[in-house]
Amino acid sequence: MTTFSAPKGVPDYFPPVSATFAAVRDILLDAARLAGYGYIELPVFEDTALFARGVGESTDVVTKEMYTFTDRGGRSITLRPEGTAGVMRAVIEHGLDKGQLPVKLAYAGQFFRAEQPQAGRYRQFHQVGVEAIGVDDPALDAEVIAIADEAFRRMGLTGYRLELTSLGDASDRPAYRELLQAFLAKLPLDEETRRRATINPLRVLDDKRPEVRALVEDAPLMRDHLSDASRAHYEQVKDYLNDLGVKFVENPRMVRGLDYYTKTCFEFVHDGLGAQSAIGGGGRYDGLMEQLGGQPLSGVGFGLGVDRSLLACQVEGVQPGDVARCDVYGVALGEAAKSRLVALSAALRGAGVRFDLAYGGKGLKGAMKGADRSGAKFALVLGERDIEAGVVQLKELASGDQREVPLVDVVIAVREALGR
RNA sequence: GUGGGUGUAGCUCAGCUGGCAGAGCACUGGGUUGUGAUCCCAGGUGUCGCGGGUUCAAGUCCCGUCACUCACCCCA
Repeated sequence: MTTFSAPKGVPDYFPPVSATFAAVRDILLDAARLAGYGYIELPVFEDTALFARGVGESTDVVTKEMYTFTDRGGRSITLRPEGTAGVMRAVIEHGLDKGQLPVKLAYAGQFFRAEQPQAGRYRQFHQVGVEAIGVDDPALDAEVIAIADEAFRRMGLTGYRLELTSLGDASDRPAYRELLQAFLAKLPLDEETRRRATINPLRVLDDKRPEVRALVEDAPLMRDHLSDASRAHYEQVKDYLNDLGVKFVENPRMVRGLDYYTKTCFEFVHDGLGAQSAIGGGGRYDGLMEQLGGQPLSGVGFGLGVDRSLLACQVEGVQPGDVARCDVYGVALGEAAKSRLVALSAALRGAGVRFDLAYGGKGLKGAMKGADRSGAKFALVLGERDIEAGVVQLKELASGDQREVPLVDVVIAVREALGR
């Protein structure tokens, strides 16, 4: 008999960890909902050209990390490597940008990149993101960042920092790029690095090797070559962040792998995760919509890495969400009692109580053990004696305290005990 | 694509210079035929990743191979 394992680089999440996974995802969706973002559900695959044009033909993501295939109709299809391009496509296709602006949307789901897997880097990964489209207001940049910050805080994380910079816009970036390339051309760089300098010179600024870092220490920085408009935008974003009480550090050497980013650019970095330390990131993308055939509207957004945020929670020992499988666990002694508990399960669940019971004719000891392992706060123990007396034993598992409750009042008693 | 590390029970791992395949956790039953989490007793776990070689003898040494993993790169 042959057995199967999951494809390389693809994580499975199952109880109890999956409860934390879902909580991490839902916390951000909830934070976005509180800020007026509507949920959008998008396809997992799109026309390959959408990503090639949106993300950028020269990016690593497009040149060597996409899952691309030809479908039966001869179309080139790609599993989405990121979220923003698909959102823009949907906005343009359905004319969502023809009404009130900004259009505020949130999404969640799987993304795919054919990379070599390592800690925190998977071939299928999960992201939750938000996009605010159509208004070039620095207060929106700050809002998007604040939503992410709020989400990380509500997860219980403390060991992260927000790094911030501005990449300039279409008017000031080309001139800076030339300036930087001219600077890099004079340095004694190896061939590989030289090639990177021509494709994306910013990346050389972010090189990890100390000798390269020393070489580029005096390199010109975008921060010092922003146009007046870009500079004003950046300063206002920082002011709004201060108003929102969001702490940040400036990192003028930050690099993003997607071509569409302009002006504000940010990354949430966690130091406990090894090499893949970004738990979320994003920025403004003022030319993207027009690039994809829509109106020339600006946008700002970010994506939160659910897998990495989950790792960060594990590193910090925090556990958002509830890993308990149920609130109340039923233990029946004998067939008559089991029938009563099965009937009761419908009533309890109907009242919103998470209820499970011991199946499979376990002994009392085994059934109580099941109650303990389920994470339930209370056990309901029912035997022949109780049925005759018209009662059921309600036991608080943490303390061991047990009291009798009339069978007819059990739903009310359980809800009361749970504080609902 | 390039380097390093690791593959032994469901999980985490030990196994020395080759000499009977191990522990803890988890699981099941019992101590208590109406009470879990603590304690005691009992129980079963295995193509030692796979293929070849050396040897009286290989989990252990050698060669190959596959997988996983960390890092470069890249990014969430």
